[in-house]
Amino acid sequence: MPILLQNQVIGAISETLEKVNESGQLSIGTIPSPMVEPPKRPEWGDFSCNIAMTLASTVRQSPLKVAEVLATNLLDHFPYLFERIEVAPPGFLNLTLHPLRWIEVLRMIEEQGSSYGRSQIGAGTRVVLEFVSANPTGPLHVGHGRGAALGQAMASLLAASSFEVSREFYINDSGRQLQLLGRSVYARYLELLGMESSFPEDGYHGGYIKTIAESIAKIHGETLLESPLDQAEEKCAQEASQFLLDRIKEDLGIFGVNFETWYSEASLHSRGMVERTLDELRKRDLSKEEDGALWFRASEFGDEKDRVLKKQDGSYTYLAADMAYHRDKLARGFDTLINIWGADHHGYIPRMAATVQAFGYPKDSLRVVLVQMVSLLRGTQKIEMSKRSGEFVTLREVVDEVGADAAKFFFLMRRSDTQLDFDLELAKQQSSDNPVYYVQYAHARISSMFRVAQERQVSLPKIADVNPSLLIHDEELGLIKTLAQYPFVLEGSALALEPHRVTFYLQDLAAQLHAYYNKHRVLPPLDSTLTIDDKTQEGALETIEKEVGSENEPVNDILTPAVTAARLALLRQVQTVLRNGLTLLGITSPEKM
RNA sequence: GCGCCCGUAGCUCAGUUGGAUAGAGCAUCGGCCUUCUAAGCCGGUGGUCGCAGGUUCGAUUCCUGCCGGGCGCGCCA
Repeated sequence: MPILLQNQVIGAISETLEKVNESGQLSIGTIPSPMVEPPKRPEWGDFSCNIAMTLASTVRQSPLKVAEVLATNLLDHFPYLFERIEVAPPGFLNLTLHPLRWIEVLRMIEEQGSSYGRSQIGAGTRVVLEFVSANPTGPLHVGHGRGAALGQAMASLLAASSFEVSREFYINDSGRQLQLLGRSVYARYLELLGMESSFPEDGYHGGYIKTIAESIAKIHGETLLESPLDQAEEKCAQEASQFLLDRIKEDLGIFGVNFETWYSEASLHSRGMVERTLDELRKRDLSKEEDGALWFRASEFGDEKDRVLKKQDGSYTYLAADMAYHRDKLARGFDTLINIWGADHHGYIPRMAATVQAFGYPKDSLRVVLVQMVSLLRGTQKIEMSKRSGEFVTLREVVDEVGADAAKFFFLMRRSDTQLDFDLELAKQQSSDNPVYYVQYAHARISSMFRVAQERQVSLPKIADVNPSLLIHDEELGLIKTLAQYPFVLEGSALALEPHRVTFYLQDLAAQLHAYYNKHRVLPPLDSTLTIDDKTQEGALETIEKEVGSENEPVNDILTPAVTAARLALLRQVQTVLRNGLTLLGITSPEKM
């Protein structure tokens, strides 16, 4: 099992700490685990480490002195790893690897392919990820789309980090909203039959209600009129919500978002789980009767007040069902519950945090990710949406217009807790202004080069057949270092539940690829008398190192077949990482654009 | 009033959980296609990281208080 270069460096530092501790050069006591990161500036080396500064006070020596000791020991013990180590004030350790070591990164990517970037950090932790959970009272709108894209990406991210993830959609198929849906549909149904009807004040006004009423009229004719009002409305509610749920599933399917479990709120009631939940609370003395209602003592777990579970009229609150639902998630053996919610639900978090604690689980077994609103723009023109009037842009419409790839990328471009401006025109645009095309183009561009290579009978080499000393340009080492960071980006992204980091990473990698493409040729030009040179590799190297040429012109590299081979091999790994990242986000990697 | 989130270039936003001289994209100005996809590249302009304290070797990052913006504070879901 190969070890990531960065972890080799950390290992080397750890070992060195132990050695200098044993030898008495520094009396450290318990050895801390060092951190290493790629520094901002290239002159600070490949990795920088701040361990000397954090250690300074415990070993009672100046940070610079500590750094010096570590630097000399590291160089002594790991000469094959480090080319040089510099100590920079106030105590940074700036480590530079032997340039030839970087080929290991490429070898690892080639070996691991689509699993490059996976980590064990989740250690099999069982996670249930609940997202979208839209009421089946209308079609999905763009806001749901953001939640859907986010949840799907997060699920992939967690799965790639060895979490055991189950995606779940909670269906609010009982209660007042559903009743309202039934009444709205029934009212439209009556209208269709030319009868007097009173449309509910706060009912659903969207045009889809009429469509549903029409299909109900088609199936049932006038038979609903024979039933009592509440039964007829109930019937409408059932059929409408089933229809809408099917539509939601269809929309999500088209968008490439899937769930292991569709969890019905109504089933909680029918299975008596709400009642059992209240029993348990009673047993734990976490509920109370007051003012003719039953309350959950949420304030005992940090919520600002107690919450009603069962109303005066004997019906359950939404919270009661939700507590039963979360209790069931825990009972099913999940270690961590992750909920993706609209930001307007943030006031609900303390209640749910209290819930998991009430059932004896640690507070942090619940993690809530809040998603802020999406504003749709057409250029600079904002598209007004109003749920009240039923005029909102559906996810389906957006996907139809800009495509699933662009929609997902845009949804994942920002941190979820900041408001998102989604410009439909930009998402459709085929230029470098449009980040999704920019990244996909990098992938397609590499494919294109491979196609040309094949046409010219240039074969794609294995990393093992590549001379690492031919990949020594800044752009090449820069690309490799960026590739080396990918596993750490995934890891951080998974732990923080922030898929947008992957989006930014991909844009960065694509930018480096495009720059490299413009600066360095990979395949020899067709007119091969111009620059192909049959010098030895050493000779070629010297020429490359002395390269001249203005910044914006391609450098006249000496393109020996070996150089072409090395570059093709590098590009192959760049393409793998681009594809891995895009796949993780649920976005396709086109071979041709 | 209380609680949560946010405040970084003209605009939209990153900033690797406390690191060194704070970065992208857009916009704007100027360059680069007879050779691997110009859906691309190179360069210029642009900053009191909302303000004031505190914590320490070190703060855009953590703490406190203000200022400004968004949202939430139902026996609604």
